[in-house]
Amino acid sequence: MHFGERIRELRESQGLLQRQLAANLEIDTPMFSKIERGERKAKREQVLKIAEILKASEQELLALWLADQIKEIVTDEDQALQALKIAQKDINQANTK
Amino acid sequence: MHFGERIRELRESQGLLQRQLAANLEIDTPMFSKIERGERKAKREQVLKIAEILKASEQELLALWLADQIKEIVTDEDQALQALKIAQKDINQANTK
DNA sequence: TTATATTAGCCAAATATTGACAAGTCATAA
DNA sequence: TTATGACTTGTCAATATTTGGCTAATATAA
Repeated sequence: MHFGERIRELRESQGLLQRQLAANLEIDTPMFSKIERGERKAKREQVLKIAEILKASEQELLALWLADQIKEIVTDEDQALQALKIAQKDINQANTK
Repeated sequence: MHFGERIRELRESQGLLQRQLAANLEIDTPMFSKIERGERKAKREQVLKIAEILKASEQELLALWLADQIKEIVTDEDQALQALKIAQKDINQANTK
């Protein structure tokens, strides 16, 4: 489940239209459509705004949004999982220090 | 340990100079210096070439190079670890399918 | 049909990345 | 001290990527 899929779920479950969300984000509908389909990446501030509009968890949406970007970097790389593991370790180290 | 640190280790252990590596990569020495210090990101093809020149494991260097990019995305994000976990799961799913 | 929602494709503006250059530091040798 | 060599810093232009808007196409429904 990527970010776009999730916000589409939330949007549809609340009976909202793309153009309503788009207007709130001050982008046009085609752009919002692309974000939902994962063709374009939302900006961080847009993620926060979307969470607010859809009364969704900011943390959940940010996590999905970050995960999309991570996946984009490592997909088709043989070392994908190893790279993730290294990053994980380094971040844990930074946190505990 | 990030990518730059590792290649510096390898380079120095072999008594090579930055300008020798730089010449091989067809960039100038300041640029190579920045790559070693992590101020600039190497291009994928440069990573491969560096592995070759330093007789190092292409896989190891690619993994470090990818990890650097992942860290850049998630550092300072509260959801960093959660995002990594999501990405990990998604990649595993893609691999087993 | 007509109207509304969504998607596709293309283009320009804005932004980010890359590399080169000049000048700087630092250490060591003459 | 001066000179030299290795490396670093800062800035700039060229290039590439991203972002968003526009128009047109496709669906879906009344």
